[in-house]
Amino acid sequence: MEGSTKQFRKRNAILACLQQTHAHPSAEMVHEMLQKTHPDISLATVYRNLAWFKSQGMIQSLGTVNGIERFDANTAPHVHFVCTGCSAVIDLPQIAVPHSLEADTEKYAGCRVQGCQLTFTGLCGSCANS
Amino acid sequence: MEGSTKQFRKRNAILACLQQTHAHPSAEMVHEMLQKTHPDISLATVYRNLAWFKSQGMIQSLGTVNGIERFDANTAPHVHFVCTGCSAVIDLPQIAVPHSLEADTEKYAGCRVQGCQLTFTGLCGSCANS
DNA sequence: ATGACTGCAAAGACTTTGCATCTTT
DNA sequence: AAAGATGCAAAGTCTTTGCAGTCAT
Repeated sequence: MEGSTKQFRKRNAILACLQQTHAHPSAEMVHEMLQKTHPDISLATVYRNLAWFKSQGMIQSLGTVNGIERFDANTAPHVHFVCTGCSAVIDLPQIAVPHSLEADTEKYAGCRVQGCQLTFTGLCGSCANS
Repeated sequence: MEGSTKQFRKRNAILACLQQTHAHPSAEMVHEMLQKTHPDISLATVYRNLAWFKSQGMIQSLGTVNGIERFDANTAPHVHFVCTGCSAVIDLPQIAVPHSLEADTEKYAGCRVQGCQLTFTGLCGSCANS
């Protein structure tokens, strides 16, 4: 019926928002972005759904930047650059962590590696020129 | 005089604590460790001094593990392994991030790289066997 | 109707800060 | 005496949760 097409659940909107941006947003950034289309969305709903998507493995967390958690709908392992000036996060799909490092890690730490995250920090193009 | 040798400033104790451990402790872990030698040390003092050491570049932050910031007196860039079971952080001095990746990052992201952090996650030896 | 989702406000967890006190020089 | 460090408790920030109301099937 019409209701179901007109009014998407907010959960869907949150995931779509994350998939359509490359900004690696925080919960609050997602909330702001959705204000235009869903003016009544609650921040709690954003937090709740981000946590749910994460538990389902549908999105991943990049960890925190300046104490705020950032999310990424791209769950494939990839490298990030974080600008210390403006807190922007940029994907670096062209760069890969050599596979041998994982084996070395298991060897030296006597552990079982399940994931890895490489993050470069510095100043992005805009911030470097100002 | 005697007072100055008998009673080290707590700031010194905090740095020493960080230098003598490989646990990459949080503020609260430092606080607990110091209870034995400085039973009256305040958590606020630990936070305050950790922030100060960090601002002086004398220690570095590894970012947060489960929402809690972890510190390292070793400011040289090195690789870490974080156990998702017990939140332990293990150094991997034997492993290095290929230098070429930094140049690639600057090339592809159009940025200026100042630091990099490689972290493997998984289960440590103890947690894998339980 | 039933189960799932949401808004609101309260609660929680970690960290920072104001102020008076105590140390060190 | 002056400058700096600390303890305590209050405040701050980000995030989670309880509960009642709403939506979808």
